[in-house]
Amino acid sequence: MRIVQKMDTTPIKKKPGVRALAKATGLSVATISRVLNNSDTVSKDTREKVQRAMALAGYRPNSAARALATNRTRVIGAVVPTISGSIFSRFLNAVEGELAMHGYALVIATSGFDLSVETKRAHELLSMGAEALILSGAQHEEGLLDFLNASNTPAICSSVSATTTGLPAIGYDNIKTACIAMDYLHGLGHSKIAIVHGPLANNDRTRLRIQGVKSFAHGHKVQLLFQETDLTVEGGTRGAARIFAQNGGETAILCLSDILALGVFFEAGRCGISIPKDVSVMGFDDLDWAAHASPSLTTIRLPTGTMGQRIAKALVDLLDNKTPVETRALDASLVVRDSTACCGSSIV
Amino acid sequence: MRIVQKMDTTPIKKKPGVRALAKATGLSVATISRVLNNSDTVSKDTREKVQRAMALAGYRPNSAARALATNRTRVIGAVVPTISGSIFSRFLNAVEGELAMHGYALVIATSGFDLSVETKRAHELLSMGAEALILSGAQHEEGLLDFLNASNTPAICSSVSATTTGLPAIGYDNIKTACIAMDYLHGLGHSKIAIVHGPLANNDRTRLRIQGVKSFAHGHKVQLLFQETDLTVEGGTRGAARIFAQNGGETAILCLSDILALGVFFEAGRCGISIPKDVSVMGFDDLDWAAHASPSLTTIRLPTGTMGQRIAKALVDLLDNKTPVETRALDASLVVRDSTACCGSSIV
DNA sequence: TTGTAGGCGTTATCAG
DNA sequence: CTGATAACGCCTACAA
Repeated sequence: MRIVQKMDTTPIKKKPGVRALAKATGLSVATISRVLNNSDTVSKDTREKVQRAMALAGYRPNSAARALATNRTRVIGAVVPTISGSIFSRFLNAVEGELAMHGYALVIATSGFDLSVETKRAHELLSMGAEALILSGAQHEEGLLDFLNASNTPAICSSVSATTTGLPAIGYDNIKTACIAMDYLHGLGHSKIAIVHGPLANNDRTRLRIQGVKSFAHGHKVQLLFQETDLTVEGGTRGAARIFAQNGGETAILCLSDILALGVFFEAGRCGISIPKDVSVMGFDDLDWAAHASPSLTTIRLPTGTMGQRIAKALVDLLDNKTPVETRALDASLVVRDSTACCGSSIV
Repeated sequence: MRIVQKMDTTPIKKKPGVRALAKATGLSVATISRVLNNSDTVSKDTREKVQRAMALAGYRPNSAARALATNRTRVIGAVVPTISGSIFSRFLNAVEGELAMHGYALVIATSGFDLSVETKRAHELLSMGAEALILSGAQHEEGLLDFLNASNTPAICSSVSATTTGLPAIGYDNIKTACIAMDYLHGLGHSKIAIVHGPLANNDRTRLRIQGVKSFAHGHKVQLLFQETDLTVEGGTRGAARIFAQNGGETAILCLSDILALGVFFEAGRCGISIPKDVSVMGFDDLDWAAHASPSLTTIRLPTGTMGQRIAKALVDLLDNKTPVETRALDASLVVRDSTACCGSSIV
């Protein structure tokens, strides 16, 4: 295979700019610029003439020049831990769609759950011209926060419903949500519950959920067993394997991410453990497959898509209309399906 | 909740530019620009003095101005069908990482498997200043191809190993790969095979794989049953449900995407069908969970990450060094695991 | 409704 | 090694 792409074919005539169009139409650059920006002070005739000329010349406005002149780039940056987890990609998908709808572009950078990398990538995005930032969670490096504040750069924290940093957040209440999950399981009669979760380091969402779990357990004499593991399917299998091996009498497993629950499902299958007969399993996220798993997965539905839209819209409103961003908590809801059952129901 | 983010706090002093730095250091803008671009014709003393001044003033170069002056944006655009499928996000993750390493930014747009949307989004990316494009597959609208060609815009097709459009491709050979899968299944003794696959419309990768499947079957008297469905886990469950219901005697199911195989796994679980005892199941992609499923999934490992890196690198080389892009086929390999078994092995 | 002219922040081409 | 100055392509008062 060696089909090469040639760089310089026929020396195509230089790209036309506003001046060229002005010359071509006998009008001034100002007028060209006006039709470009849909100014209403242009006669229909003139507008059409210009548009014809633009089409004919294959004119494309130069975004850099425009950005320089207007001091606006219409670019928004997002730093996420990873893009390969379906939860973040679902979020970014929503953000991108909403931004595109308003003529903004999204540029993405990944931090790999490392806050210092997050800071670095955030600066890169800003250097690139991003006018605002979307960050994950409420926990960020002091230096970054100071910089954002000092440079007056808009930023929104996702996936959390509050921050202590002064930055606004649009997300959901991780603590409350974890309590809802625990309350449901507790209501089913489970009093020994295993918690499978991802790394606590640099992930305040996970920490908040655990905080919720603990505070609920504390008030309802529920015994807890924590299994920290990688935030992957494999991590889920490992967490489950340890739980099954220890055989500590847990009757339910609460996974703080659906992806972990998938691992638990697989491991249970391998161990001949039946869900929910032998053990109830619950997730967090409501990924696409959750409803179609076998058994279907009881989980907490996080408003990932809505959150993406809201964040994008909030930023657009801020940038376009100076509408201040308000911190908002979106609703997360319990979705009861077949992977959970009453404790001891198999005794029947 | 109503913490608002204020837009105008203390009227921060105007951002310094090269001229301000020139004034501050008593040097000329040219010199400032030189240290900015690591020109080697600057004395160590001067360089350090400038760098001190930059740090002190909190100077940040304006990317739009630079882009305007250099006629380079260092932005690359990618149009993918969707970002929420793990396969595309894994790809983009790799692209983004490699581009970032070379000082390029990635801006993403989604087409939802609609070619006319792809064209539209591609134009948007270019209007935004993207210097090159990454497209999915070899099939694209005539108009877009003409435009890319006429405007001499670099572009690379991903996920395929050849094109008929003149655009270079960096990917894998879908036909050959499908043959490898079929050959493996056939070698296991399977002669009635069901194929579960996503929509054929606007997806040449799927069509190529099917072409490979058919050509193999043709030469080895293998009976085929095709089930087209959505490219989701749910789609996989529906395809499997139909296959199980028809009970046409297929002993193996080849899923043209792992995501579909997951659906098949779930549906099999629901129907009390054992894998691989009752039916062998095979996937395509080797997603993260494939190795840890129960049973672990035999599949074709696509070089998604490598492909992303290679594409990014090729574009960087083209843009930075005018190195032509060469069409390349990356290796995809068969990964044998536990979801497949010899036909009739259960008779033992 | 349309035109003129200056400026946006950098780079790059000359001289010195 | 450093400095002046003209682009880069577009926007936007201010005029007409």
